[in-house]
Amino acid sequence: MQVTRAGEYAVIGLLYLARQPEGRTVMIDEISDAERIPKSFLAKIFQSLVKAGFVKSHRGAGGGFSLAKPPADVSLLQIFRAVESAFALQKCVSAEPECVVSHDRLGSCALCGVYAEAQGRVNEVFARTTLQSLLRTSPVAVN
Amino acid sequence: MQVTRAGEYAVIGLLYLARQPEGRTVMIDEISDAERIPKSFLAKIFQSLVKAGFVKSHRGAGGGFSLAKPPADVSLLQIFRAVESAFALQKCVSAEPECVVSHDRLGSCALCGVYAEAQGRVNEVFARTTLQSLLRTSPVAVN
DNA sequence: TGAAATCAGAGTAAAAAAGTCCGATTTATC
DNA sequence: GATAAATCGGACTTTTTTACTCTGATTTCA
Repeated sequence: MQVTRAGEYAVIGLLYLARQPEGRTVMIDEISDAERIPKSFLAKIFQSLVKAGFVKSHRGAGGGFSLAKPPADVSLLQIFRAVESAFALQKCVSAEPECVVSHDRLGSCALCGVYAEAQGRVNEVFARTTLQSLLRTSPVAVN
Repeated sequence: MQVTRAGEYAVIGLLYLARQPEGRTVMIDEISDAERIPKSFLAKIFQSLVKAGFVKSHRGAGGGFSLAKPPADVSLLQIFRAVESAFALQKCVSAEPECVVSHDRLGSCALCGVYAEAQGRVNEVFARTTLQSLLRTSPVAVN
């Protein structure tokens, strides 16, 4: 039950973009160097972020990435959903619900109800946390 | 981010015990047959449950397992903690905290705070759900 | 036209989850 | 006391997921 590296890196990468001056595009290399994230892996993650509409890509020479939305409009929940393969406590509360094992032998899956409630709580926290709110509490490193 | 099979099976196994008449001990074979859980795997999980003090084991002929505590005194959170290897949204909110990647480069790890809050919500839900409360909503299968 | 960048997706490696096996130990019963 | 029935304990294997790499194609600025 862990948020994976992909989600982690996505947030870090987006925060890096959010800290740039208006209009600047940055390349994967710069972010991966600065944040010590494997370049190829980050590139792949950014592809998902482009598809999900969180960042704009600028191809060709002088290209790179930039935020596509104001930081206040991007929540952790949205990011994780775009990047994590299965962001759910259990299959029965995932995008493709399916009760494991003998869940289904119990009258009306008692466990699924509990999972759903827990999942709801997590989602609520991640939904109200935006890039903007993270920016306020995480200043640029001061090396 | 999923509750694993081990946690799932543990709950199902404990519920099975909870449904038995007072004083009856049941063998792994019976539970694994009834709930279609791999026998060896369930046996292994039950060892953890014995260590954690949730079930009593009775060795030798005529032995088996029985609940060691009233169902109302056993919460999902306790079960998961006994059986899941790492029941935490992220390492920084786990038993052995450790910030991944460049978490630590940010002033005071903004993400860790969010994870901690989300984890707290999940724990709260699982802490107040006991075997007793699950029993009420999950009648014995009626094959 | 060519260098610099992303795109797309297949492929690989490492780690965790899921499940198996077997010999040792305990204990009720004959 | 012997034996059969059960758990104990842990090493082992398999499968799945996570994490990461590679490469060739495409786009675009200069």
